[in-house]
Order: sequence, then C-alpha cells, then structure tokens
Amino acid sequence: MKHPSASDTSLPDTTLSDLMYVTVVPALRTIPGVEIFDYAMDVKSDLRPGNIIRVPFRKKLIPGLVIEAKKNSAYAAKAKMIEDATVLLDIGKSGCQLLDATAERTQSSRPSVLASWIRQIPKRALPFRPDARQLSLQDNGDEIVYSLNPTIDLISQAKTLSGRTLIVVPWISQAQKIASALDIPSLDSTTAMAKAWNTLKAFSESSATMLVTTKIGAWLSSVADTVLVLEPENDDHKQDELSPRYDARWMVSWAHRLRHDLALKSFCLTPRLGSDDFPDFDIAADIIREPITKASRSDIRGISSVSLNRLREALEDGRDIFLIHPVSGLRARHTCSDCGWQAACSSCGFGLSVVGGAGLCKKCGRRNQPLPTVCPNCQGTKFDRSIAGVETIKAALEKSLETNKLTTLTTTQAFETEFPSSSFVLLTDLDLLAGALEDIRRRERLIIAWRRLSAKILASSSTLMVQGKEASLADCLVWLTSQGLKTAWTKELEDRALFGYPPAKRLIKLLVDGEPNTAHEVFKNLSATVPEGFRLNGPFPVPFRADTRKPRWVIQLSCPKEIRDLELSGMLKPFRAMALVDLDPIAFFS
DNA sequence: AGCACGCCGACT
DNA sequence: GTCGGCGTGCTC
Repeated sequence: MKHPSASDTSLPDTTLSDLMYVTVVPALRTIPGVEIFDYAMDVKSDLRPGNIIRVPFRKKLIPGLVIEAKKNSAYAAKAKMIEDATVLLDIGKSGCQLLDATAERTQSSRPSVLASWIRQIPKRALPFRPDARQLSLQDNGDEIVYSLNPTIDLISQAKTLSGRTLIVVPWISQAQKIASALDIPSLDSTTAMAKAWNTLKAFSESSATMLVTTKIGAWLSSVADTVLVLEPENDDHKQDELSPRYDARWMVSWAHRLRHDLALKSFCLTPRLGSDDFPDFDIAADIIREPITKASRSDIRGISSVSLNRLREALEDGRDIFLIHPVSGLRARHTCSDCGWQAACSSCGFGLSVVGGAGLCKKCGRRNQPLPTVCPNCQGTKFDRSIAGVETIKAALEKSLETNKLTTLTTTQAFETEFPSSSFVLLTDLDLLAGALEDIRRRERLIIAWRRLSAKILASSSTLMVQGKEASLADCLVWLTSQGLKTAWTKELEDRALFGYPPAKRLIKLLVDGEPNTAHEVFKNLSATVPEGFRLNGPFPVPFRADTRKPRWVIQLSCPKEIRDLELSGMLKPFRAMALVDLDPIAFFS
C-alpha cells in the first residue's frame, strides 16, 4: 500500500527494502510543538492513516495514531521499530483531520488532544474488526429541529435511524436516561476505562449501532453516519475545566464540514443567539407571576404571603408541591450584618456558602471550612445579611404549612425532574435561574433556563409560581412566545454589537498570570501586533483567587467574526508563552 | 557504594 | 508536558 508524501522524493532510498515508516501522533500530553514521531515497521504490516496502534515510547508502549505511511523518514536513524502493528481502532482520514483542527482550535498539541480523546486502552484490547461497511455517499444536511420536548423528539427520531448513530448531549444524567430509553450504551466521564474503550470500539466497528455520549465522546462523530445533538443552545456542551478545552458542538459541526455524508440533526427548545430561525410554537405554560415587594412579605424570608397561600391551597388540593430555590445550604454567604465582611474559601478565595453550619466553596468544592462567629473585621456577631439558603426556607415552609411533603430542587434537579401531573412549583426568584455568573451572557442564560423550566411545567400540566423583581418579571412571559423571543434576541444582539461581544464579533480571551504590570506589558505588545479592525479590552482582574495563587488577568481581543482560527493562532503564537489563549471562550470575564 | 534529589534536554 | 539520565552530595 503506497501513500505518497513529500519525503518520498526528498530522501534517497537507503533503507532496507522490507522496512517502511509511519508518522504517528502519540497519545500523550505534550506542549504545542511536540507533535509527531516516525516509526519503522515491516512493509507487510499494512498501516494506514487513521489507524490507532501501540508504539514504543521511551520505556513504554503507548497508543498512537498513524497519520501517514511512507517509504523513507528523515528520522530513520532514530525511528524505533513497531513490533506489534495490531490495529486497535480506526478513525479514518477524517478523524486525523478532526484531530488537526481541534488542536489548532484549542491551541494545544495533537498528542494532547488525542490523549484526551482515547484516554486509556485496556492491556488486553482486541484487534479492530469492522463489519463490511457501505459508505453513504449522499450529501447529508445540517438540520435544526425545534421542539417543546427535545429529548422525547430526539429519542423517537433515533428509533427510525439505521446507520451508525451518535447522540451527543450536554449532561451525563441525560445521556444515561436516553441510553436506557433506547437500550444503547452510554459513554461519559463516569464510564469505567475498559468499558469505555469497548463501547467506543464497538461503535466504530459496527455499521449499524447507536451510542449516546457527552462532550467526551463528541470526537466519535468522525466515524458516525448520523449525529443527533440535544440542546445545542446549552453551554454545557463545552469542556471548560480540563485541558484541552473543547466544545462538542464545534467538534460535531467540524466533523460535518470534513465529511458531508455525515448527517447532523440538532434538537432544541431555544435557538442560539444570532440564529435567524425561530420555533413556530409558544410555550403556553400555566405561570403566575408574583413581584417581590416589601408589602407582600410573609413571615418566611424570601417567600411572599401570596405565594405562601398558594402553596397551602395546592397542598390542600392534593397537588405535589415543589420549591426551586437555587441557593443551597442555610444561606448563600457568611456575611457580616454590620460591615459586610464575607468569609472566603481558604483554597480559592471564592465567597463561602453556608451548608450544614460549615463553609462550602461552590467554586472549588472545598468543604467543612470553619466559619467565624465573630466578624474579624468589626467584631460583629450577626451573619444573616445574605440570601437565605434552601435549607432555611424549606424548614420554615414545612413548619408553616405543617407538612413534610415539600420537595426542594436545585436548578439542575429542576431540569432533570419529571414533575408529577398538576404539580405546583414555586420558584423563589427568577433571576437566580441564571446562576451566580455576573457576565454579559447573564440574560441569555436566564432566558434559555426559563424556557426550559416553563416547557417542563407545560409538559406536566403543572403550575409555576415565579417570584422576582418587578422589572425581571415584566418580560418573562414574552420570552415564552416565538415572537417575544425574537424581540429579546434582537435586543440582546444589539447590545452585544454595541460592546463588541459575540456573536456580533468574535472574542478571544487571553489569561495572564502575574502582577498588573505583566498584564499591561502583554496588552501593550498585543496592541502593537494586532491589525486594524481589532479591539483590545482589559486587562480585567479575575476575581476570587487564592492567596497562594498569583493574580490572573483577562485580556479580551475582539475581532471581525469572519476571521479564521488559523489566522488567529498564527497571530497569537508569540503570546503563548506569556498567556493562555482561549479562541473559544464561553465566559467573557473569568 | 548506595541512594535521594534536582536539573535539563530529549522524546521518533 | 513528562521522563529519565546524570551530577551532586549525603549516609551507611
């Protein structure tokens, strides 16, 4: 099998005639620049681009991806011999291309991306044995389906499909629910190593199979016939913690770009900001708005007297009652009533939540941190200034209503719960649905979350009572209509355009660690590099850093949205040493 | 001699 | 980014 390459002609054939070479991307965390390695092999081992094999590396055997087979190598003298050329998986040429594109996009090396894709291969992995496969050569589309219940519609669509189908969802719990509904395997971060490998291998081997996965399996779209994406409007499709950080939605559409025979279908409730395609339905849920005013207060903090009465009535009518109050624990923060001093996490500096009498950090997860009873700033002894937590409200409500049948839900739980028919649900504050994030995207997130919750209410013929500031409540019913959403998104787009934020502009984020002058230095150098039409903002300090960590700064680079990844990464390459470059940020200020 | 530690360059 | 080779210096 001959694979032509530049090196075929650039070097004389001095090698033994029964040797060939392969260029391999090892599955290994490396810095950008440490990318590919050549290996020698017997000509009889028929390796091709896309094959995943094991290669000797230092003193170990590690997984590697063949990206080229060739007669000669400039590294022939160093090249180690591949003794066992057993192919363990094949991701094809398009898999290699997707790897290249992902590395470029995430500003990381191909080996690092590959390592994050295949993670580990069990010791006793069996050879790759694909069934005879008919490649569909038709040009398949990229379609968006709007639905009041995207999950149900995705499942029924999946049942009609016959090829190799990958279902990509934003959360593990959804993946597992869909897996059991369709009786197919799920691949997510909780799947054990050997099982994960066998699952993805089985998916790649069979031409008629189905797999549901979270963002960690999105790369398998390079071997799928059809990819179904659930809730593409949801930002949890982006891996934003581990490195390399990538976005499942981007990866899936890039796979489609590389292989047009890949059919792509997205199921959503809300169009993404910037879309000009809107659903043709309204979410006609039973919703009662209850503005929070001083006059409407009940004895229970955070609950109006009208809400309390409605809850009581619902309970008397035998309805299931739910409380959504997205502040866990006893109270949101341990804040001094007199001076406003706030207890902070000892490892990351974020404000501590009060759960079970001790401090819990919502940012880094550190638990059981001691909370002072006397304010270290002003010696005050009252700490009840912060918003009450769900434990506090639940206890007070159950006492007042003389019941133990109140179910409390966090936002995430609210999205995952199937409400019993005719439930009565109280949301304590509409604004809390958007989470703690103070970002230009707050409104966008709030609208998406609000529509999701309302659709769940509608599906179960329940009632949602929503408290909130008068101004916040004013638009919330409008957001549930197609026309109202269109208006809201148009307004949001105008605001973003005004400030130079996505999707009106492309935004690149650079994170610089160090003193202010370090950040300003990088900013100055960037200003000198960046072409006409680009704009720089910052450096903004990143809040909530631990005392032991250096301060971190955000520099925003706003540029025309048409700009290509390749051009950007070329321009920003010199800054890689000083800054972490995120070409695809979801949060704009941290 | 035996071993822990840390630096630094190579990894095919 | 990680490994491992090698030099240093301490201990038995």
